[in-house]
Amino acid sequence: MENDSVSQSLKLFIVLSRAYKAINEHVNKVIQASGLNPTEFAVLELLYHKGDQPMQQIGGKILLASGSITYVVDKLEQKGMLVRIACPNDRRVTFAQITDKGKAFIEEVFPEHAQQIHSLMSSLSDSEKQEAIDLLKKLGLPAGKF
Amino acid sequence: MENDSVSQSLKLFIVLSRAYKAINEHVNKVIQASGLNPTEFAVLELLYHKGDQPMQQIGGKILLASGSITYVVDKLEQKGMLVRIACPNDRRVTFAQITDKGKAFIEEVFPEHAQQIHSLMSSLSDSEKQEAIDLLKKLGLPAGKF
DNA sequence: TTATAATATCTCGACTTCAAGATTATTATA
DNA sequence: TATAATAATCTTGAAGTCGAGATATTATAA
Repeated sequence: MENDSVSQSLKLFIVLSRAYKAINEHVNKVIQASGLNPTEFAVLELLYHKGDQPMQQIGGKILLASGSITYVVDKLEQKGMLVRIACPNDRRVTFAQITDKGKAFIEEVFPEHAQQIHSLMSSLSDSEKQEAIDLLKKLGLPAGKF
Repeated sequence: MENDSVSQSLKLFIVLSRAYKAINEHVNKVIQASGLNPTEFAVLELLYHKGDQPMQQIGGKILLASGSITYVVDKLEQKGMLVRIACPNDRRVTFAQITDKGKAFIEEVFPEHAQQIHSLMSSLSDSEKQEAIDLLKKLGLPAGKF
């Protein structure tokens, strides 16, 4: 029946929200204990793993409004974790580039971060994780394009 | 290998975050178009579906600090969606109670809300949704208890 | 070429949230 | 009973986020 199908979708929405929030809450605590807030950490990790990024792109990847990017990048710059680099080709564009201090920070904190996530996920077996990954990809990819 | 297992957990964390954020972004837009913000909507829906609640309990269920509850309940009271009721047995406690206007609001907006979630989830079949529900429960319940 | 549109970043003001502490009420203990 | 501990709500100040608009640059079209 159509009605049951809708309430099943609602139920999935609820368990998805709960699982995300429960895990994220713990993850954020560890991040904040390191001295950065979750957004700052996300930006710095992006620069570490993907290299220099125009401010614009940071917003797209971390899902942050343009006004907020300026703010977060300011903070990280004040902390010496990144520097702004003017783009030589297009003077509208500014790149954010991680510093040595920023790299050292990520290299110190990231393994613990990864390990914590791993233990928060230990209630699923490897094959269950793979199933969950496949299902969530199938769920999230189309939703991102609406 | 242990290392692959950790990176699989990281991958699950990423797809979980993406799926949640992608869906939530759309859901929040519809809610905000109705004139409430997501937190206000969550509180009002709680009162509609679960009856009168002490302020304290609202915080526990919606995951909100006590200072924020006061603020949100103020807003909803100003909008005529709920009223504060003093508890006759324990004068420390204040109940929040949804008004007729609040009920009418939820009855108008909720079906559209549910339908939107349903269509955001249409990339999964009913049986895949059930698998996802089971896996996310197994993942989220223990994480909530850490 | 010049005018117009699109793009990137930043500024500013408003809103929401939290954390810490204050206030008031209740319960437990001496 | 008096005192202390606990509990629920509210107040305040700080931080983070967004949206709208400002500014500067680049791309496009007449």
